[in-house]
Amino acid sequence: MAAETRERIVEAADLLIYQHGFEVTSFADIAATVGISRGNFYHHFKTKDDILDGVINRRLANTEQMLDRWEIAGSDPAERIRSFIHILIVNGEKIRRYGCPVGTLSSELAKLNHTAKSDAAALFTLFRSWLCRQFERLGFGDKSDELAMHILGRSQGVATLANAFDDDRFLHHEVELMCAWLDDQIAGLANKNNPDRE
Amino acid sequence: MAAETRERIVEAADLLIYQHGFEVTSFADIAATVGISRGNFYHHFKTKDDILDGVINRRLANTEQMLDRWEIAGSDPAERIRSFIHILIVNGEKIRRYGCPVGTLSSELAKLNHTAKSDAAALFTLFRSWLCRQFERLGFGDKSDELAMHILGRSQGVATLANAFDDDRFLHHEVELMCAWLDDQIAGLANKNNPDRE
DNA sequence: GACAGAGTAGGACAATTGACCTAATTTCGG
DNA sequence: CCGAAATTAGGTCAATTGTCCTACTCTGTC
Repeated sequence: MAAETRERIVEAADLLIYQHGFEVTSFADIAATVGISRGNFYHHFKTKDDILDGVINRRLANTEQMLDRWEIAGSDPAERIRSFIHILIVNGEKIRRYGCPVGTLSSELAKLNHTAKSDAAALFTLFRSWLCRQFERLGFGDKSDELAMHILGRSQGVATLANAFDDDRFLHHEVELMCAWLDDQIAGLANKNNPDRE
Repeated sequence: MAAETRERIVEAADLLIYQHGFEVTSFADIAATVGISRGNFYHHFKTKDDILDGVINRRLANTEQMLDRWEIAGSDPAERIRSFIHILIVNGEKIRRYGCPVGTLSSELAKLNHTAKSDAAALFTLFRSWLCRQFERLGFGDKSDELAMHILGRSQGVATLANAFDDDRFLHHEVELMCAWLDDQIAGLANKNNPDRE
């Protein structure tokens, strides 16, 4: 089946690009991983940029799916945000080795001046608007996007340093700080709405 | 002069590696930028890793020098930390285009499984221990390193997102938040030492 | 059972890579 | 001023890159 082979190629490319970067991942590497010839490869993807496109779309779909799952699983927006924060722990080992898939790809494409940089940024936007929506539901109104960006940035920083220092304790500590920050924000909002209490 | 040529090579390599990444920067690129032949190049640096070594050492020296300057310029440790935070604004344009020089190099070397990854991490360590020292002077004791890592991580995250979204406003806003966080930490410390006040 | 078309394999290709060599040139101490 | 050492220029080398082509094999339809 062609669609299946294509899927296997994208899957392998996704992993290799995450682990070693887009530029250094060659046609030969991907073909060898999948176990097909380079010629067959060309049948599915004309250029390397086509593969990148496929990988990014795959990641977009997977991410969307994950966010939808969270949307269903917990009814509390705060709990959903905590789910996001905890990716850092769930994927801790991979992050310590290869960094954040979204952030590192975006950085690399920026340096390569690659056309697909905006597509990679769309991955960030997916998280951003999802987080924004959760904050809005919590009642943060216009500040929601700022808060979403803040937490997104914190995650990126934690991923970068956890990778640089291969430090699991730092990662866990920062996750706790982020959750505490979230509680503070929510408490502050409740305080603002009921200034008489406390 | 040989030392001068070597210096020019390292300087050009530094810039190119920052702007386009280590892997994609070739001997030919650097040689062309400096305006020397590829053969001459080999006389100064046997391998590509040698150049990377030179670039990292150059960055280490420059960073150390900058931190020393800050050490002398302001007597207030808090003000020094604010100097660090404000690099994000001072280098804002470059960061939005190419990201943080330290973070992006560290990420790339991690993906390449490169031996020099630890050397790149040493750049982080330079900032980390300098920040830690400032917090210690402010009286944060054992918490100083945690705080240093926290602020280092925040900077990294801001750089990554400012780069991904090419967003200057976000960058400025987050710098303000970091400064506010710093003030909070200091206020909290003073409060702990004089619990009777306020 | 012949045939069309999708799928696959293996290789050719020009260009570029890091690495290396040799010869010419410059520099400078005696 | 000379000769040795340091520096530079230009070019070669095998290996690898992305791209592209042709020939073979399968599958399903008439």
